[in-house]
Amino acid sequence: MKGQAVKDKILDVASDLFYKQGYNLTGINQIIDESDIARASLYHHFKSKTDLLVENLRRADENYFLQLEKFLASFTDPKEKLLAMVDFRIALQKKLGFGGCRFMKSSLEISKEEEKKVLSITHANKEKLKKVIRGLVSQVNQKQILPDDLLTETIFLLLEGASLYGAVTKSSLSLKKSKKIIESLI
Amino acid sequence: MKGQAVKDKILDVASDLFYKQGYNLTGINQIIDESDIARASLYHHFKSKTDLLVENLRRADENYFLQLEKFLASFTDPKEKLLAMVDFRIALQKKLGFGGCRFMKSSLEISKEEEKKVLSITHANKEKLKKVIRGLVSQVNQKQILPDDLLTETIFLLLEGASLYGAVTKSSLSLKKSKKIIESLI
DNA sequence: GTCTATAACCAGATAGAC
DNA sequence: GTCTATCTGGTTATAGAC
Repeated sequence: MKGQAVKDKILDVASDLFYKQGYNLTGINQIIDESDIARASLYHHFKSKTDLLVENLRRADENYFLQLEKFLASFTDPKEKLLAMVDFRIALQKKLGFGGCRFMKSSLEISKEEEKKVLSITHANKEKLKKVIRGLVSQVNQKQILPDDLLTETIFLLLEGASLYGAVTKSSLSLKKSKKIIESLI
Repeated sequence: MKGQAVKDKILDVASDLFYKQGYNLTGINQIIDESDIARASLYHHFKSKTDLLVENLRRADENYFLQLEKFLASFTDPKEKLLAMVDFRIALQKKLGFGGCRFMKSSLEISKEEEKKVLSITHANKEKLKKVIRGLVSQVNQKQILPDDLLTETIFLLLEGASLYGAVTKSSLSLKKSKKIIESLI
């Protein structure tokens, strides 16, 4: 293995371990062992462990919206798309083993010294998500129980709250309830 | 210093550091230094670092509902009490410096080996919180936009989502929006 | 019950050979 | 650009004196 293949392998392994064990509980040594690469190769491609996390989150951010777009493409009705956003999250939750959102997870455990970059990636990721929600809400908010911006915030916070609480209960119950709630509000 | 005073001092210092720096980034050494106690004193009162975290969360859980009860006592109208629950969370957020909910924070960074006890304390804490919400909702849900159980879940998830997202944005904006949302739904 | 000294181990990062 | 060996300082926990 060499060049980009090594870099990709390191990122894949790190991504997996950071999510399953947490960033702080994952050592460089374990990443090296499970990647089957040499110590110095890691430090050739990444200047530090923090750098590795930042790169990982950047990739995850890109990937998140590619996957979401693909998932929503099969629906045409904006109402259905909005509800499908919850299903997307339920599917993700199952796929990831109920660990919660990786951006929030990293943001909550990162040290003050490293937090700036991590929080800014998380912030950008969530604001992009809100923008997607807002776009759909503007096409669908017929009942006018809430104005568009508050309905957007509601849906966003339900998704975030339910995903994270699902990491405590190890279930999709809150996300399933969120779907019903959203159905009643739009 | 001796006996219970030592134990209390250790718990106070640990509680503060676990919240500000995170559990995994806080070393036993730092707790000892800042508590001005001896190494072996800590291991006399607590059998391990995990044990210290569990004790800390147990105390925080008790304290949380004592504080909440005190805060809500100045209101009589159940509608006002419900909205005051958001204000309580906003006040807490400011007091704690926008670090997010300590139970969720600990639950998301804990190792698989230690997670059982931590998740069960968090789970119990949140279900008790839901119970408080549910009690008020049953007295106040006039509009019937949502049935009681879904309105309860909505308020709960708004509080959780907004508190944690506030740790990313370092602001109370989402909690303030949540208050408006809840006002529109009850 | 508090103290100091130390065991046993693992972290992140770098130097220099090839 | 990948390799191995090593540096330095950190970790949690325990032993035994007082």
